[in-house]
Formats: sequence, C-alpha cells, structure tokens
Amino acid sequence: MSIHPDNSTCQNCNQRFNSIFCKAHEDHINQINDQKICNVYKKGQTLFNEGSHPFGVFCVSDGKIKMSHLGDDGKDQIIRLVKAGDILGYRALLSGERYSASAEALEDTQVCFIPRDLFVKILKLDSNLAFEMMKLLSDELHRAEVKLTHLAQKPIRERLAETLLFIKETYGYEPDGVTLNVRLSREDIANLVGTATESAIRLLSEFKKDGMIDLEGKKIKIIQPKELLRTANIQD
Amino acid sequence: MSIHPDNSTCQNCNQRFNSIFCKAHEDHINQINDQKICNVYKKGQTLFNEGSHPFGVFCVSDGKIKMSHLGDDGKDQIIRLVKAGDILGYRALLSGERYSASAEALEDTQVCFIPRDLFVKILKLDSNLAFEMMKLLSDELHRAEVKLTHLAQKPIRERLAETLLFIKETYGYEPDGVTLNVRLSREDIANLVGTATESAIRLLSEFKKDGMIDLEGKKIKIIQPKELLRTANIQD
DNA sequence: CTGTAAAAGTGACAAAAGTCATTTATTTAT
DNA sequence: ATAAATAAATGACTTTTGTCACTTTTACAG
Repeated sequence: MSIHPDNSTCQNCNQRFNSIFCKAHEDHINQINDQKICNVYKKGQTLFNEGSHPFGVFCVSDGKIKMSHLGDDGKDQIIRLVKAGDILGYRALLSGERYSASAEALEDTQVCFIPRDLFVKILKLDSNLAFEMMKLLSDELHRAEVKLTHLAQKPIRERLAETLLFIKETYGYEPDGVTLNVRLSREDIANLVGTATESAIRLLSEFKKDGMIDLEGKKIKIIQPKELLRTANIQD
Repeated sequence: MSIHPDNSTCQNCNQRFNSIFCKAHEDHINQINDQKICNVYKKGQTLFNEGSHPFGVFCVSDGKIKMSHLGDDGKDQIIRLVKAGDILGYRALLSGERYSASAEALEDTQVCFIPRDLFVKILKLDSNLAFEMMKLLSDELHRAEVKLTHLAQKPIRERLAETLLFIKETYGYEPDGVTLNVRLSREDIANLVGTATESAIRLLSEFKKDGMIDLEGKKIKIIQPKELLRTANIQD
C-alpha cells in the first residue's frame, strides 16, 4: 500500500466530501469516475468562453479560477472565484443556455470534466445530489443579490474592503497567516470590486497608508482584519 | 357545470402550466392542493420580512409583489418583481437560512402557501419538479449576475431604460398597449435601478422630454420602445 | 543579463451622481 | 370637502468616481 492516498479517482478525491458530491450515492460516484476526463490548465488558460456551449460541468480538484462576464464596453466583471472542491459550468447547463461567463485559471489548476448527459442523469436519480445542487444555486443567488445591493448602495472604499475580506474567505492565507493566498492583478481586483483600475490602485495605497494592509507586488497582506471589517461596514 | 372554470384548486389553477409545477406529477399537485393555504394580501401588505424564518413557499395565483433587500444605510434594493405563476420564498428555504429579502404586495394579490415539509418532500420525489426548480434558480442567478455587471459598469441613464424594459417584460402593458401594467412609486423605480430617487425622477423627465415615454402620475407609457432599447444599450 | 512589453502608480481634470433644501402636486383620512 | 401627510419635482451645490496622459516599476523572453 502506498503512503500517499490515491487522489486520481473520484472515490478517493480529497475534495470529495468538500464538494457538491458529498452526499451522492457511491454508485454514482463510480459512474462519474468512469466517465470523467481529467485535465490541467496552466495559469492564464481558458476553460471556456462566454457564448460557447456547455457540454458538461467542471470539478476542480486543485487550483484557482476566475469567472467573468464581459460588459458592453469590453470591461470584465468578475462574478465568481472558484477553488478546489467547487464545480463550475453548471449555471448555463441547467438553464439550457450558452455560457454567460468565461473561466480562466488564476494558477495551474487540475480539473475533471463530467459529461453533460451523465451529470443530468445522476442529478435526476440522486435526490441528495439534486438538493446539494439547489442549495449551491440558492447560496450563489444570495451572494449575487447581496453584491448587487452593495454595488448599488455602497461607496468603492467599502466595497474594496469587502472584496479583500471575500478573497480571504475564499482562498485563505498563505502559511504566514497574513498574505492572501492568491495573486491577482490590480485590474482583477478592480473588476471584482466593480470600479476603475486606477481607483482600486489608489484605494489600496490608502489602505496601506492607514496600516490595514501591506502590499508587496501582487502579494497582499491583511495587517488589521478588524479595521478592514469596519471599513467594509457590513451589517447583513 | 359552472360557466367559469374552477380556479380554486391547484389542479385547475390557471397558472398551473405557467409555473414551476407545469411538469409535476398529478399526485403531487393533489397533495399540494390538500395542504395549501390560500390568502389575499392587500396592496402594501407584507408577505414576509427580511430576517424571519421561512415555513414554506408562496405561489402567486394573481397579483404583483416586490421583493427587496434592505441596504446598510436603510435604503431598499428591489431584487425581484413577482407576478402570477411565480413562486417566492424558495431561496431562503433551500439555503436553510432566514429570509434575506422582504416581500410586499404591489396591488391586491392572491397567494397560496405551501408548507415547507410538503414542498421539500415532493421536490425529493419529483425529479421533474426538481429540475424546474434548478432551472428557475439558474435563471435567477443569471439575471442577478447580469444586473450586477450592469450596476458596476453602466451609467444610470442606461440602467433606467433597461429597468423600464424589464418592467414591461415582467408585467406587460395595459389593454391600451402602451401603459406599463403596474404602478410603482418613483422611489421603487429608483430602488430597482439602484440610484437616488431624485436622479430617477430627473431622468424620467428627460426620457419624457425626449419623447421616449409619457408620464401621467404613476402611469408610465412607453412611446418609443426602440429608442428606449437603444438608450439601454444592451449587448448581451 | 538586458531590452521590451506589460502592469502599477500618480496627477490633473472632467463627468456623473448624490445630497439638501425647497416647492408643487397628489393622496389619504377625517 | 378640506386639511394634513406623503410623494414628486426642481435647483444649487458637493462629493465621488472615472478618464486621460504620463512616469515608474515589474515581469519576462531572447
């Protein structure tokens, strides 16, 4: 027996119980394992593009992905940050539409592709999976509605603080316990906040001057999480 | 036999095939019919409040409802307009959370309440219903993500035009074929667009001056839908 | 290495949108 | 019917945010 657990099958995937498939029936996991197609995407590579057809869903076993809408004037809006254990591509598939967002790897990422027909078939047979799916959709809808409200009502300063905390919630810290465990460009951060890149840069500098964060190239360190939370001014 | 169809049962509800229950099994419709509780809400009445517990879902047989988030500074953001055939209250129920929005009748409205346990039980047994539910959630998520992008990127003028067209899509016209079939306060319109009431008022006046719409108290007439669509500047 | 391209940062300015005060119109309750 | 309350409208002004032009720094391919 190997010292390392076998992570190459769905049965032994270390994200299994951290995913939507946590309560799925063993048979169904086996079927997914038989048909899944594993793939590695290098940093910057695209998993799918807005406007193309979904042929299945992607399940992330390791890495980080951003999903973004292209606005009318060519500016991206990042609508989701994806991490290990998450699935992506389900929104368009369930709506029966083309992708309404593009997905791009933020770092080298390992992904399994589950074909459409199999995913739908199992979703139909496995009510536990279906409920997890509905819960996921409901949670995402909630997130989107809260973000929508904040975009309409809160100043950029508060939204930037909230975004930094959201990044922390999603990807956590590096082993040092202060550095956000992802590298995003200033443009990405702006597209997450929903503002101009220059505004994001200016405010990040202010946050640094105020001692809330520290900046070293693309590394962002959260020095005063409480102060950042206060700046975010979150009531709900 | 009566001349009028019996609209008091779910089996004969004239919204049945216009709803999420269109493909549900007859048995399940019967069960819902047995346990449903019908109710009328007067204009301005509240169906439920942000922060309270969901005990089931509401199914609208006639009328109009607005759902809104309360922002941190006490300003509402309207996140959904509900019409006959729609259900509401499912988001919180499926997430297992308290309501994150309040629901208020925009006019006298007839609603059936379906208890939580029954709804969940049928959702578990009826994969057609579950799929319709997933499609509904996916569609709402899509709408929210598009709105989110527009809030971040588009000027208020475009968003107001888009909002007027959205109201038209949702509630349609009165028999005259030009008047929007709902009465909303200027504040409601502002809370839908995500702007200050004064800004919404000013822009509505501009739209009227430009000949795109006509205003008579709370009645809004769409005079030039094409021009309005151009103003909305929608690409996706 | 080192040159080149891309990203980050900065300043001045313009435009967009919000706020506040006030007036006018419309509902609503008595 | 009429007063009181609420909603709509308008103007002056402030604040926020975006844009453009430019410099500096960083990343990266040859």
